[in-house]
Amino acid sequence: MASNAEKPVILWFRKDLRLDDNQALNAAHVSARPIIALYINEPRAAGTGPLGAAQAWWLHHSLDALGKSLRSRQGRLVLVSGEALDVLRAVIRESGADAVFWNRRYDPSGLSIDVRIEHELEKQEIQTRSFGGELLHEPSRLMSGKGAPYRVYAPFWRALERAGEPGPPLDAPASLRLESRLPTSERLESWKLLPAKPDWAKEFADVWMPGEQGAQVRLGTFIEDALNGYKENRDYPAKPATSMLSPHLAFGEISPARIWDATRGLAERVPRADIVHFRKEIAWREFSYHLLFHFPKLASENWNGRFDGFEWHNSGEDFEAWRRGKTGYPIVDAGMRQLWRHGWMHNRVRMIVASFLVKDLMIDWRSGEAWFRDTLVDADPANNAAGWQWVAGSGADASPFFRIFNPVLQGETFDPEGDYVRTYVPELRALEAKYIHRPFEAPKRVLEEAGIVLGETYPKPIVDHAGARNRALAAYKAISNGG
DNA sequence: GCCAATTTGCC
DNA sequence: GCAAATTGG
Repeated sequence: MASNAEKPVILWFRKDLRLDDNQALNAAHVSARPIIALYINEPRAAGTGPLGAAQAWWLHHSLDALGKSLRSRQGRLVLVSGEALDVLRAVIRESGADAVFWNRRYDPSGLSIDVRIEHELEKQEIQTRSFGGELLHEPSRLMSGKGAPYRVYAPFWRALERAGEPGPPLDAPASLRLESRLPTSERLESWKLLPAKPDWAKEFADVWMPGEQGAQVRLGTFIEDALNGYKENRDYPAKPATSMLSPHLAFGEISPARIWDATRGLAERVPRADIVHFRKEIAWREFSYHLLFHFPKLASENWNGRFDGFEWHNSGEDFEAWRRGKTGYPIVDAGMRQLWRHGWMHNRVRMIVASFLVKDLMIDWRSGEAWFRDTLVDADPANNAAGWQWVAGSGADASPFFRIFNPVLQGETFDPEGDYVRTYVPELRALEAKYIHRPFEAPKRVLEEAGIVLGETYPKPIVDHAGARNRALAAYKAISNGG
């Protein structure tokens, strides 16, 4: 019989698919006990939040990468499907483990599962230990002077600055003591996370390398090539000027503390404003989790209840045109097609397509949020909901409803040459820059020369923006005070 | 009387 | 953030 100290500890991987800066892993390592690395394919109905199809693709490759990384350390990742508590009990029985370590998750559904597991396992005298690291700070830590959670970003950011630098990230342990007698694992392929034919994700791999190594490479190239000038360039979707770390963060392949740390000590070669601006984006993720933690309804209900009375138009036909990128507004269509093709959309364009859905088409933000959740590789329960509510005007510290993007002007401002549009809307490729964002105003001859027949090769606008804007403002007036 | 630049209302 | 109203040369 193995002595108590020899009993293995289960390291339960969730949305923290990394070895770097992994506090639970580090604690297991320091305990000197053999480690069982486990990933549980939890049923979506259990409240872990539905995993979109694009993220299923990502998860497959990320688990594959983590498995390889553990194999190179003479270990293996154990894969089991089922309710987390049932699986943990079975693995404990099979392995003789008497402790489970994990890094905390902060979405309300995941959190409630974990609280129950903690309680149940303690009852059978199994030690549970949870750790931070998915966020820079615990959501309960940054509170206003009155002890209330922040509802406005600016003071939240100031509090984050006041909190000082987060603790330094932990390096991955150089060696790991991995349990050699492992419980039965399922085969990753049997989870069928990859799309069946037709393979709509075939172009994802042109852009992405899921897994911890891909995250490190992305961080390195971003800091080397794009951090300098980030503040200015980040708004231009045709430029490779954003970090594209979001899916890696969403799966915990890299920690925010690691990213934060990597932007230190660059003052010699990168302007301070660029570093601060990038860090503020990381802080927006932090703020979204802060909000979701303290106001769980953010995920599915209007944070500002006034919007419950908003009269949405919710046309199925309009929604379909938006999803397929056939609205007749090139910048909107380019964004929606980038989303479909690469599972990601540039942040500036996300705001434009979201404004268009909610305000021009008057479709409930929840429809857009659900579509993003299914198609984005970086779909994040906090960021996605908070972002949509921000654009819709229903969120905490939201953009005012009357801030309605003009898709033509936004396109002309942020994609002046039309390069972004041409990349994703090939039927407009030959159109000159002057009309690339307003093909419906191009003279007949210009369209002919570009080989475009409006209504056939490229749609006419499904709504008139100026009219749609007035309609939206009128609908908003109806739910405003005294309206 | 024109047009570009600036200000204001939207709330 | 947009667009209408106003200003000023």
